[in-house]
Amino acid sequence: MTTAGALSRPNYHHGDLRHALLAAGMELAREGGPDAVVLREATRRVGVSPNAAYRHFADRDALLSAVSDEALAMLATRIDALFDGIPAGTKEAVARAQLRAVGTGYVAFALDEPGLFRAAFFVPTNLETSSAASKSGPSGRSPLELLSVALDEFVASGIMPAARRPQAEFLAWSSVHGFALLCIDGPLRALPRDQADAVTQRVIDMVEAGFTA
Amino acid sequence: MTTAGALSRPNYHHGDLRHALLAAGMELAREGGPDAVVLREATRRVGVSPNAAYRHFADRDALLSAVSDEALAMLATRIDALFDGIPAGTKEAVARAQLRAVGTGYVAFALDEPGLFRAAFFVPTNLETSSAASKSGPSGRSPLELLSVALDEFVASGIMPAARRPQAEFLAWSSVHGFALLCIDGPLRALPRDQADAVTQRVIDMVEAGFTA
DNA sequence: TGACAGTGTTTACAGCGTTAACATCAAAGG
DNA sequence: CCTTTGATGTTAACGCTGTAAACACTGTCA
Repeated sequence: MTTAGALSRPNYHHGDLRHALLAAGMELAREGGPDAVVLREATRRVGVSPNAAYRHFADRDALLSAVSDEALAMLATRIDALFDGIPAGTKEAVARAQLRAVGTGYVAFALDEPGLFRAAFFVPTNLETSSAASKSGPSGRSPLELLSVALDEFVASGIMPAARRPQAEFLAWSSVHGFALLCIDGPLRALPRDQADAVTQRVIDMVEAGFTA
Repeated sequence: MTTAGALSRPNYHHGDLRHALLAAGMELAREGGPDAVVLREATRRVGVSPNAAYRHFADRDALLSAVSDEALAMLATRIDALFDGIPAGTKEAVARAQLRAVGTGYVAFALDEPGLFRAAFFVPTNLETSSAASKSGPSGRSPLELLSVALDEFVASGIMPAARRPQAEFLAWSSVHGFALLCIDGPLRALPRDQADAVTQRVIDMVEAGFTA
């Protein structure tokens, strides 16, 4: 007996189930954030039995972590694109543009893909190695590294006191991260997109002024 | 037949089940954030059957919203205390201290009670009225209002250009909110408490410099 | 050809949120 | 004093979830 339980797929084996499940997980995260990436629903969308997922992911957290990693990579890619598009100029002007590019890309991704953005910052219950800071885009450099490059140049250009440099990445990151979250599920939820973009620039203005004052 | 299903409580009726469930919900949120406030577990801790909760809360979201409201009130209370402890001085000095008090209290609460802090920003699936901005402490004023008072005085004192005033509350809030989140479940998770406190002050420095530059 | 490792399926279980029907109690009205 | 009624708690049951265990199919290598 083949037991064939309504097997719509041609082969018994799927071929690339891991990627298919990850893609389904990304879709779910896009639609409803981390809470929406439900193991059974992912397998359903792929057309496979619930427990097939366990051949490729230890548990739901593992799938969600993979989704998180891919979302972080998308964020990095988006920031990379803005970063690479910066025209030549004085080192100072380029550094300022770099800081702006990182911040603008960060918030733009959060506003465009709130579900993926929230999933990106999912923290697995067991593991302690948050990869949020280490995922890199096509350039091979993470957003945090790009930010660091810009801030180092702030100091080299003499527009930022060296005393302010330590951990400045995290100060800038905080501002932009917090703003993104207030926009996507905080009190600024209702803010129309064009206004949110405008206020994003003011957040970056504040950070820049705070560093260079 | 009394059907008494292991009723350890003296009376059939509980007396103040709503508050008891809310307290259990707060405890759960404190221990594990919003995801940990599980309806059945709350009733279990109170010593009541699962469905008793539905006499007092429409559904799990309603309980979680109540927890969120109470957590926000705790946050407001904490900020109030710092705000009220500010010594007299020039209006400018007081305003600067007020800004600092709001930011410091905000992050301190997040670090002391990460679970409650995350639960405070739970957003119900249905409702759109986020109360995050409107919960007030004993003073009757919300943290957002306290922040606004300080920023208005920044302008009145002439240390902040009036052009920068609109929506400055949200810029400041973003920085502090983002920093708190990076600390409690972001890449700054490992930062020891004393260092986190120190960096908090630098976040506020940055905001202040960004406004008054 | 046959063993085997990889992958997918079925079955099963406990825990969750939630609905519906039932039980108990306190207070109000005759 | 008895009855009725509304508020509050309980039990039973359903479908959903994540997950473990046992089983089935299939390509590969001896």
